[in-house]
Formats: sequence, C-alpha cells, structure tokens
Amino acid sequence: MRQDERDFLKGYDPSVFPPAAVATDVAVFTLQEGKLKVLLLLRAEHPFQDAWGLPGGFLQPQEDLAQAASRVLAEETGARGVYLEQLSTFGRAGRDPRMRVVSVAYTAFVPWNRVEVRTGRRTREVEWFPAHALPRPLAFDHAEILSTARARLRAKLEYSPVALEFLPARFTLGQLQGVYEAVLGRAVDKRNFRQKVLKARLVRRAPGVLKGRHPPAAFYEAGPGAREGAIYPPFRWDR
Amino acid sequence: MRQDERDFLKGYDPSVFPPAAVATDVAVFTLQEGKLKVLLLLRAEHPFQDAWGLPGGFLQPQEDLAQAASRVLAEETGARGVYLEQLSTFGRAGRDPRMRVVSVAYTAFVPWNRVEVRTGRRTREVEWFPAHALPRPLAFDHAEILSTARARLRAKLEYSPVALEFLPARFTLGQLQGVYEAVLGRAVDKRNFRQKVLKARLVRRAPGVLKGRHPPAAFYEAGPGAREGAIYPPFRWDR
DNA sequence: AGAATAGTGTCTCTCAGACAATATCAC
DNA sequence: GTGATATTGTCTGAGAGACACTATTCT
Repeated sequence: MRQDERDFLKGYDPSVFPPAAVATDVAVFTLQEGKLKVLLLLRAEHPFQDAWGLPGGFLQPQEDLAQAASRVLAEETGARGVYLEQLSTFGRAGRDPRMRVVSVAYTAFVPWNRVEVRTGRRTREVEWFPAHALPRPLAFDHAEILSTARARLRAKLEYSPVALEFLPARFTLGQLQGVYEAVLGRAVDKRNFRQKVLKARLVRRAPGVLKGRHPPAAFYEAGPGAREGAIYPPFRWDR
Repeated sequence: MRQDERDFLKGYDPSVFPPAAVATDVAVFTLQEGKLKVLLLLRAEHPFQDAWGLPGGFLQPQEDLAQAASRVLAEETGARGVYLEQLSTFGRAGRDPRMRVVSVAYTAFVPWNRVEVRTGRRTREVEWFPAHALPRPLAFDHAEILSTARARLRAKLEYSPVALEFLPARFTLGQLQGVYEAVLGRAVDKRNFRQKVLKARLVRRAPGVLKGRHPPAAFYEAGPGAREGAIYPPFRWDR
C-alpha cells in the first residue's frame, strides 16, 4: 500500500460510526371521492405489529435514498412508477423501539386509480384512509410525518402546480377545483378559480370533452406555466 | 423471557440494518460587508484533508439530529447558540469515500459578529467565504448542499421573515434592505421596500437612532408580522 | 320536471412597482 | 463643500376576491 493510500484510509475508524440505521418512510396522497386520502398498511411484523403505518423500510447498501423509498413502496403496496419527493428526516432517539433509526421521509401525490395497490411484504392489508380520519395509533412517529406532509402539501398548493399531480393528463376544471377544495378544506369560487388558472397558464385547453352524468365538460391539460415546480405567482383564492 | 417480549424482539434482525452511518453537515450563512457569506473550514483530517468543507460530523447514539448539528458546529467552529433548521438529506452512495454515509444537512442564518468563530476539532482553519466565490473543490458533496441551501434561502426570503435572522435585535431599514439585496443579488427600490415592510408589519419602530458616518438612521425591530415563520403576504420587489 | 354541473363577466380594492428630490451628518 | 445615506408620496397597472344567472345533460 502506498503512502497516499494509507493516508486516504486514515480517516476511517469504525468507532466514529456509531450504529444508526437509515430507513425511509413514504407518504402517498391521493384524491378519492373528493377527499384527500393517504396510503397506509397494516403491519404484519414487529415492531408495531397490527398497527397501521406508512410504507417504510431500510436503505440497502448501493441504493440512493429516493430509490430506496421507491422500492419500499413497491414492495409493500405494489405502487410503482410514483414520483417521490423528499419531505424531511426524522431521527428522534427512541422513535424505533429496536434501535436507533433515522428515517428519511418521502411524499408522493398520485391520481386515484393510476396506482395499483395490493398487499405486499411485511404487510397484512393496504388501504387508503381519509387524511382527516386516520386510524390511531399509527406506528412509530408516522402521525408526525403525516402532519408534516400535509402541511407541506397545503403550502405547495399555493405556489406550485402540485395539484396537477393528483389528476390524469387530461382533466376538467371542475376536477382541478376539487383538488384545491379538498386540500385546502374550503370552497373556492368557480369563476375566480377558472380565470386564475387560465391566466397563469397553469392549464390549457386539451381536445375533447368529458361526457358525464350532466353537461359535457371541456378537457384541459398542464399548461406551459406548470413546468416542473414553477408557477411563481402565488395562488390564493377567496379569503 | 415472556412471550410478548420475544414477540417484541422478533422484528430485530441485525441483517436488516445494513451499515450506513448517519452524519450531519451545517451551512451557516451571514452577511458581511454587504455580501452573503458561508462558514467553511479547512479539513485537518482525511478524507478530503486540506480541502474546504462544511462543518460536519457523525450522529451520536442518544442525540437528536438537530442536537448533533449544533454540537458539531460548536466543536469545529466555536459557533454556539445558533438556531438551526433542517435543510435536506443527502445520501448518494459514494458521497463519502470511506463508507456509506447519509448526511442530514442543516442551515442557519446569523448576524455577523454575533457568533464567535475559532478553529476547532479536526479543523485547520475556519473562515467566512463569499457565497459566490467559494473555494474549489469543496469536500464531499458540499457544493451541492450549499447550492440547495442558497436556493432555499432565496425562496424563504420572499415569504418569511428570514431576513431578520441576519440582523441584531435592533437594526436600520437600510441594513434590512441590504440583506435583501445581498441575497437576491439585485438592487431594490428604497421607497417601495420601506413602504412594504412597514405595511406588512414585518418591522416596527424601536427606540433610538444609529449615529453613523452620516445622517442618523432610525432603529427598527421585528414586528408582530414576523412571528416565527409567518408573513404570508409574499414579498417581491421591483421587476 | 328536476337535479347536478358547466360555463361566463364585472367591479372594487389592494398591492407591486416605477419614479426624484431634499435633508442631515461627518469629514 | 462634498459625499454618503435617510427620509418621504404618488401614480399606474395587475391581480385578488366578491358576486348570480343561464345552459346542458341525464334520470
């Protein structure tokens, strides 16, 4: 071994790497029947066996954090191809009864019915719960993670095009308005809403109409103002 | 051992906790001579010996993440009593040549001269660098952490009272405007600026004036509109 | 016919941003 | 006196938000 190689390794001392496992938890939101819902699973194994919790698991050696989150989500719930965004990291000592675990939480927003959900590994059941009626108690500090995630979602709604992530490529303005109303938890004025999303170029007309139980509604799609986390003009509706 | 205790431990299997160390890195910003600066240290040990990098270190067994960040910052730079905010977590495989390390990054914004900085553990020098003239290369992925931190700072400036964190309890409007100009990197109109911060109640008049090299400037302090991360009316100045 | 939703326009008020001249203090 | 900074007000244009009625489709 050459001198420079020895120097290189000099900084490695196992005693400076105290044991803390790295995990990831994933909060997936969707909109179903006009309500904001979260994907939870009934845990089949300890700890917190038989409690509901977020999909989660440990980081594997060669995996990036986002990859781990994506893999864990797929393994435990079957949901694939979901775009995940890092939320925050939770590492309170004692949050996992087994040992010190630091968990990097991710969130996702998906159109209802775009993800296939099934019961997976370490899981007894997988189910969408209304965000305002979660089962209690949740495993670990998952209640805290979820409340952080909801706060982030509400904030992002006002300055980013997140709302579109809940919808398929083509949607009606009524559906889009429904997303805002469900997340914000209040009604918004239809005329102001339409005027604003169109002026901001958040959406633009797409071909076709949705024939529904009543008058046909025009389809819209993401507009040029909705490019990847853009939309600086903040959105606020009514009071 | 009782059955329930055995059940409890059943979930513990060392093989599911692959070795990844948890670390923390801290990006401290300040304003000095009208320029945004970052606190860096010259590393005295491997890896990246003799390169500049952020203060950082490993999580200790009983420590919360924020505590670890605070301790590491104090040990390596002497800065104490700094309010830290979690930024994001960086965990790309290979970001540390020794082993897999996941780092939870924190940021802080401090008034120039409110922190005592000195050379500390594992450190050869500690110095403030202008944010737009950083030494290269930086250790690990610290360049990426810093650019994320700067982006976050710029965003927060517009909808939160972060700017006040760079200033002492009493300050002049000229100083406050200087913070905005340094972070945004452009000039803002003095009249619009004053009108806006006062109308938004971000600041209010404090007793006294600052006698300087020229006309005395009135002191101001944080106003009722500046309570902990509030200020929803987004700030934008000029173009 | 009735229920449910789609679609549409105007007004007011507030705020963002452009813009310039005078007073004060230290040297 | 000079240089540097403090302080002050008005106008215009854009956007937020309040507000109500008609048309369509399905049952």
